[in-house]
Amino acid sequence: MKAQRTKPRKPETRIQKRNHEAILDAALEVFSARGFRGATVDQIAQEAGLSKPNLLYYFPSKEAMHTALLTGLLDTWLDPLRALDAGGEPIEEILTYVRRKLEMSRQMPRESRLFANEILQGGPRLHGVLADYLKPLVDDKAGIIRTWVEEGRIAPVQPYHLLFSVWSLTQHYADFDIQVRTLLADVEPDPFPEAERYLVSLFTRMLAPDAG
Amino acid sequence: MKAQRTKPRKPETRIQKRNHEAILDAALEVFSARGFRGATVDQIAQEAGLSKPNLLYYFPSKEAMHTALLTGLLDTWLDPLRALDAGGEPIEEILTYVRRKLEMSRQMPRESRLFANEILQGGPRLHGVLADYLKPLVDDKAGIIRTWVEEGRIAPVQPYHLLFSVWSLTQHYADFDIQVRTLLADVEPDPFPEAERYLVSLFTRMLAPDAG
DNA sequence: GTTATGTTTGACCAAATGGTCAGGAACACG
DNA sequence: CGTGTTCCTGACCATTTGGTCAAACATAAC
Repeated sequence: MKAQRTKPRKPETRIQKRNHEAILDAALEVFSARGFRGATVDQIAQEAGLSKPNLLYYFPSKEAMHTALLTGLLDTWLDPLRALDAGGEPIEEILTYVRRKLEMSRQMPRESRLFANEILQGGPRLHGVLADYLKPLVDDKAGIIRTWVEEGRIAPVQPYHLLFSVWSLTQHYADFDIQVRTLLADVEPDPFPEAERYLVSLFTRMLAPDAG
Repeated sequence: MKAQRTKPRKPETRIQKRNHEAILDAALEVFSARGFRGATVDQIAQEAGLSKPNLLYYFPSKEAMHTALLTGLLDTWLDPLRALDAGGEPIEEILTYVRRKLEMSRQMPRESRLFANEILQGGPRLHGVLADYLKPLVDDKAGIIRTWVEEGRIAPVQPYHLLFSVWSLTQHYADFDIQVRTLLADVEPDPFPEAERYLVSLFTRMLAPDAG
C-alpha cells in the first residue's frame, strides 16, 4: 500500500520516448524482413542508430521488443474490420473494408509481413492473442455478414471464408510484394491501382444478390 | 577429355538414395516451420534420424539443402498452372486450376510455407528463379487469359491479378493454417470442403461473362 | 578374406549472438 | 553549482550454431 504511494508508472522521459519509438520502428523493419529468429539485436540496434547494450537498456530482451510490436500494432491492424458496420449498406461496407485493408497493405507492408511471419510459423508468440482477442471480433463480424446473407442483401457466402478471402487477397500485395513486382515489372510499376480495381470488381460481382 | 572418360555422374547408392530423401523431407519439415534462419542443422538431423556430420556428408551446407529443396519442388509446385490449357473451356480451366491449387494447399502445406517464407523475406535465395523461370510461365498463361477476355468468354479481368488472386486465396489455407483453424475451431473442423465451395462460387460469379 | 569404396561419428573449432556489467557521460533540478 | 537520476558504452561472457576432420565402421567386389 504505502509502497504504491510513489507514482506506480513514471511518465516517459523525452529521451525515452524518442528511443522507444526509434527502437520499435527499427525492430519492425528488421523483424518484418527477416522474421524473429532471423533478426539480430545488432541489426535492430544499427537500424535504430543505437548501441546494442543501449537497446537492452530500454527493452529487457529481443523477445520483449517483438512482443511490444505485436501487441502494440494489433489494434491498428484490426481497425478496418472493427469498422464494419451492421447498420451500413452491406456491399458498400464490405467494399470499404476491402479498400481499407488494401490501403494498409500499401501503407503498412512491414506490419503485414510481421504478422504473416508470425502466423506462418504457427504463431508461437501469438496463439493467445488469436484465440482471445481476434476470434471474438471475427465471430461478431461473421455474425453480421450471416445476417446480411439471411436477409438476402448479399449473395449466400460462408462468412468466415469471405473474411479469409479479404485478408488473403489484400495482404498478398504486401506479403508477396517481391513476387508481385517481379511479375508485373514490365506491365505496371505500381500494382495497387489495378489491384483495387480488380478486388472491387471481384467482390461486387461475387456479392451481388441473386436477382429475383 | 581423358579425365571425363570415367563415369561423370556416379549412380546413387541405395543408402545415398534413402538418406538424401530422408534429409530433404526432414529439411522441408523444419525449414517450412521455422524459415531458413530459424532452422538449425541439428533439428534437421534429428528429424531425419541422422547425426549432424552425417547430414553434412550428403549436403555440403545448410544452404545447399535449402536450395535443393526450392529448385526440386518448384516444378511440382507450378504443375497446376502449367496445365492451364488455352484450348479448354475458360471458366472450367480456371476452376480446375483453383481446385488443384487448393488441393495442393491441403496435401502439401509444407511446400507452400517453404515458398511463402522465402518470398516474405524478399526471396534472397529465389530472385533468379522468379525472374527467369516463373515469369515466362506466368506471362504465357496471362496471355491465354487475356485472349479469353478479348473473346468475351470470361468477364473482363486483369490476367495477372486474376492469377495473384488464385494464389493468395488457395495458399492462404496452407500458409495461415493456424489462424484459419483457430477461427473456425467451433464452426468446421476441416476448412477445405467449405473453402472449395466458396472459391468455386467466387470465381464462377466473378468470371461469368456479361450477359448480352 | 582382402581391398577399395562408401558411410558414420565423437571431438573439435571459429564465428555469431543474446545478454550482462561496471563505470562514465549527460541531464534534471534544487 | 552540486547531486541524484537517467542514459550510454566498451569489454566481456555463455551458448548456439554451421561446419571440419581424423578415425572407425560398413559394404560391395573380387
